[in-house]
Amino acid sequence: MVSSRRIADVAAEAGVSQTTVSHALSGRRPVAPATRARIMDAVERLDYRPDRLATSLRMQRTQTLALIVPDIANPYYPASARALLDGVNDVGFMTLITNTDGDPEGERAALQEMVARRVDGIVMHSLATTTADVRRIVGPDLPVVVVGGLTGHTETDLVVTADSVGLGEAVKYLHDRGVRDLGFVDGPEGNGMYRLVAFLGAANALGMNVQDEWVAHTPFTREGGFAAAMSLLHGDRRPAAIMCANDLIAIGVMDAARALGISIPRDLAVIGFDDIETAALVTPQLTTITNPASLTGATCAELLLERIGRGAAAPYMTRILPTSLVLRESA
Amino acid sequence: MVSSRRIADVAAEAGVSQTTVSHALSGRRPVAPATRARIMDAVERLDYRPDRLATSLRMQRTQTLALIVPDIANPYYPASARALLDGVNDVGFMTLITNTDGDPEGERAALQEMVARRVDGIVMHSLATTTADVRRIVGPDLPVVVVGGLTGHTETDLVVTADSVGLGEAVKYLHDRGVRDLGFVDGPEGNGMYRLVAFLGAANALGMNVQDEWVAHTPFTREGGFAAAMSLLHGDRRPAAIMCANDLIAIGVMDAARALGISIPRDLAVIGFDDIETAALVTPQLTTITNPASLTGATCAELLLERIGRGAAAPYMTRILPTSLVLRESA
DNA sequence: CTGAAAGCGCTTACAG
DNA sequence: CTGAAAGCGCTTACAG
Repeated sequence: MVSSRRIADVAAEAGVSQTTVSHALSGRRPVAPATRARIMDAVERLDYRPDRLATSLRMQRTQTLALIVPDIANPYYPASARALLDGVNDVGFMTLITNTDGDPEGERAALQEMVARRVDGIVMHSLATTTADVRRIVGPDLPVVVVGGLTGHTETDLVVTADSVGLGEAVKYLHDRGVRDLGFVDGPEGNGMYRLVAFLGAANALGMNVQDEWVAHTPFTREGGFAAAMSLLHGDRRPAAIMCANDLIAIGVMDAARALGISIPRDLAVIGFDDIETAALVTPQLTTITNPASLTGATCAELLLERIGRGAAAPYMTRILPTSLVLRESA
Repeated sequence: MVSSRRIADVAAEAGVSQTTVSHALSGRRPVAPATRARIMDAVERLDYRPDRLATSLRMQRTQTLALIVPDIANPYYPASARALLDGVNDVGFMTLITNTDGDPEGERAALQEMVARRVDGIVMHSLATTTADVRRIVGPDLPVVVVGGLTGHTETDLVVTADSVGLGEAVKYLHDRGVRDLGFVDGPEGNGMYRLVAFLGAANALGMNVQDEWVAHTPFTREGGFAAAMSLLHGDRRPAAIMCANDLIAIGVMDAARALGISIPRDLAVIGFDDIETAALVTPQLTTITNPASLTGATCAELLLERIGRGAAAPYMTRILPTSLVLRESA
């Protein structure tokens, strides 16, 4: 095995110019059949594989995308990532994945790094950055799809899940079952606030009683949910139901209830958010709100490819994805 | 916002050559303090961000790694991926992730694409390709860490989990509990065979009765486990325990048992493999064999960085990672 | 302490 | 139907 061949080697071997080799390979210009055959032979013989790096520099397109997520190990993201990768694979894109842990600084750094690497587009699950911030960092021309993200003036394409719809359904469901005292365990302060806000909107609309001490902020983890619920459930009066900003938190809340001898759903109803695979497998099975991960990834792929096709001048697009209550056993 | 600046723009703005700008930025050559200050000013003013693509082409290093997995949405891989990304992030590597679905053709195509993109190293979770195949495809010099993978002459660095240890523990555990009739639901034919082989070795050593019709092959999914178990458990005689090549299959097997009214663990013991997060959350909680995903990713990062540092001539390294039985409720 | 120029490996106007 | 040459945006011998 010889070291990597260049297009000039192929040209020499086939007795033509590298211009012609390039055209034979790309098909952008007709090449005489006999010439083409000689070239293909040479390519074969030398095991020539074009350097995509050089192509990228020359064409100013990398055929590379960036996926920026808080944490790929969080069960929500892999399904979304897979759908995105599948959606763009057909057109020859590969995807750089990086984690931010939801940290504003991490999100900013990830964006800058991806810009420096000249990716053709970015999908960002944003917790701490507005689309305007994103646009400022990446410049005016780079295709970006933000998922979720803080509201405000929209300066990127956007995929949002209509959290308020599922949340509203859930609150109404609890209300119909006679629940009046209601708590909410949200993600970390400053992140995912919009879920808390949507929840409060629905709860207020139905006249639910949401005491301040029944609202907690915690990391998006099982341990976070456990800790939050342990303190929340220790008060002299406790809510009849707790809704959570994601399923992991909800599973932690159920852990806490179990530890305290509180029966679910009899003494306490628990509702999660996301509908990760595990939700259907825990005991009791978790009632939750679907966050269509796979659809989100597929929609990002669509939007990004459309944006790449249409250019930066076309108006920003927003896709709103449905969420809905999935009744199981925990509420 | 103006379009992307080049190093020549900075040089003009600062009144120096691009050579000096390059050196000021990289620190590879001393630059007079005053000159450096002018350059940094210009960089700031123009919002110059070096094109890593051009740097990569010139330096013949991309600071990019490839992670090739069967399916990032399979719960085993995200934890491993996260640990890998964390392990190489500090030294400025970004990672391209792609899925193969365990298909030999997909694995080959992924490798070729990554070679064409001139990644500095590859981590591959291989189901269908030997290290010799991999080496042939990528050439002699590219750092590659294969995880798992078919055995044979080793031509890449290698991370293997000692499946046989945990499998042996599990078989012994069942034997000690009086189990003699034992089945195994493996992954797809040709993949993961080594788990079946390791299982059979342990089972034979202890004189277990493993009838041919108690061994099945199925995709690494819950549905696969369900289907396999439905036919396996329908025979006139059925095993007292079923071990599985992964947790998803085991969860499917438990689904099937439930559907058939077979009580776990009383009438049938079930043991999984991997210890994914869900394993501790299902009912009954799944007894399984730990497959240290996060440690695997971290070890891949270590090996790859060491290989990149030492060059292709250093002898291949192998790391064997421990597996062990985790007793829960299903066996 | 600094610069002019070559070159990484491609693609593509321009020309014949 | 084909080729010579410029250029994508950097880094680095070589020279002073």
